[in-house]
Parts: sequence; structure tokens; C-alpha cells
Amino acid sequence: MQQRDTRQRAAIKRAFAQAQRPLGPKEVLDLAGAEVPKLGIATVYRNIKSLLEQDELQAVEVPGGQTRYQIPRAERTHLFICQKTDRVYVIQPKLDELQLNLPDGYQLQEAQLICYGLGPEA
Amino acid sequence: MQQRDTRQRAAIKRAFAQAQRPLGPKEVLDLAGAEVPKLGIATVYRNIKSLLEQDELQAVEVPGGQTRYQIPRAERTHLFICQKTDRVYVIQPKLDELQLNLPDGYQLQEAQLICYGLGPEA
DNA sequence: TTAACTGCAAACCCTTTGCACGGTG
DNA sequence: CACCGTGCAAAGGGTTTGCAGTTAA
Repeated sequence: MQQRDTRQRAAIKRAFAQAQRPLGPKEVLDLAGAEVPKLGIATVYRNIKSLLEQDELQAVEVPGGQTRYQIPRAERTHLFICQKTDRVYVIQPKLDELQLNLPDGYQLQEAQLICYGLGPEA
Repeated sequence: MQQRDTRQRAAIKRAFAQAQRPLGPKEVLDLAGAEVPKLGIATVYRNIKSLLEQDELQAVEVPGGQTRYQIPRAERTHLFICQKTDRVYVIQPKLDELQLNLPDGYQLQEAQLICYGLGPEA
């Protein structure tokens, strides 16, 4: 599945490369759309999908919000969600000696911390 | 805004009272629908909404999934999500000495832990 | 009786898909 | 020139709303 190098795809990749945080489809449309005027939301979704399949992007799921996407990170992504702007940021808490107290019958695979408050762009 | 005591509303409240975990609208429809055969999904949504407004229910937002609802809890709700059944459970980890390492410019309001693995009903 | 509630279907929002046109290689 | 990718519009899934009929009080 070869990929063609279109203006749209380039602008979308640039948006992710320049953003310092995970982006939702609409945010991508706004950022990339500034460079490619008639960019359609369907194109954004299709490019995100193909970038995901090629591991050039990674999904970042958010409680009660649309899925965001980012350039892949090795470690699990812990989040800080701005309650004012709704923007999502990645943080790196120390979860090492976390006491989970899971009841019997629960088998842990992984844990993620989600923080809420005001972010740097609030 | 007085509330009438309908079979539908009673069955929906019963579903939440009996469930040991947060429920999504479809789960409520299945549980309450067993008692009230022609129960419609719109009725479930409307009752959830009015129960939320009366603080008889609380929303539980989940990453990349539909919002679940539960009878309100005083403490912040930390979650365990079963990767097999998609069911959501409430857990009570010790987050006391958690080191957040938030960068400057971030103002923390609250933190929530979300665990993934296999739950008791998997 | 009568106003609130329900069920059905249509409306909405976000995401995906179909199709004809346009642009890359 | 052959196709893939794009834009537009329609189709899908989950949630909300409009409306006429039903039911609690």
C-alpha cells in the first residue's frame, strides 16, 4: 500500500509534528486547513487512519471526549486534561510504587493516570 | 418539575441499584427492558438525564467508550475496565503518595486512575 | 381530567463510506 | 496515463428531540 505525497497529507503530518499535544480531528482540520484551504474533514479522518496503520500516529483515548492522536510514544501516555480549553497534554507521573488494592478476580494489564485542572494554555 | 413514578423509571432505577458497576445506556436498556418489555432507548436516556439532574445518578466517563452512569459516590471514581467484556468497575487504589511531576503552568484539580485488564466477569 | 411520560421516528453530531473528479508518480 | 487521494454528500452509530398516544396522580 504505497502512499502518495499530497499537500493535504503533508499538512496533516506537519500539524502533529508541530503540536505539543495530542490532537482531535477537528483540531487537525483547523491547523492543517489553514495551509490547505479546502481541506475536508473526511480527508483528515482518512489520513489519520492510514497514519495509524503505518504506526506514524497513535490513538489517545480520553474520558468523555473525542479520541485524540499523536506521534507515537514508547511509554504509556498519561494525560492532563484542561477543564477550560479541553486540550489534552501528556504528562509523566511516577507510578512505580502505586498501591492498587485490586479485589480478587481482577487481572491487571496496565494503568493510566488522568489529571484534570488548568493547562498551560488556559 | 415533579416526577411521576412510572414502571419504566422504577425499572431503570432498580437496574442501577442492583448493578455492582457503572452502566451504559444499552446495558440499562437490557436490564430494565427485561422487566418492561417495550422499553425504548429514548426513555432510558431521558430518565438517566433527569436522574442526573436530581443527583440520583452520576456520570462515569470512560476513555474511548460510552459514558456510564452510577449511583453517586462521595470519593472520586477510579476505574478498572475489562478488556474482554468492556464492563467498567470501580476500584479504590491508594493514590496518597503519588508523585505527579507536573510541569510549571499546570494547575491540578484532581486525578483519576484507570486500569485495564480482565475483570471478575471475564 | 390533564399534564407528564412513553414509544416511535426523525433530527443531530461525529465518523465512515461511495462516487466522480483531480493530481501524483 | 493509471490510479490513488480528495471533496462532497450520503450512510452509519450513538444521543436527543418532536409528536401523538398513554398513564400517573
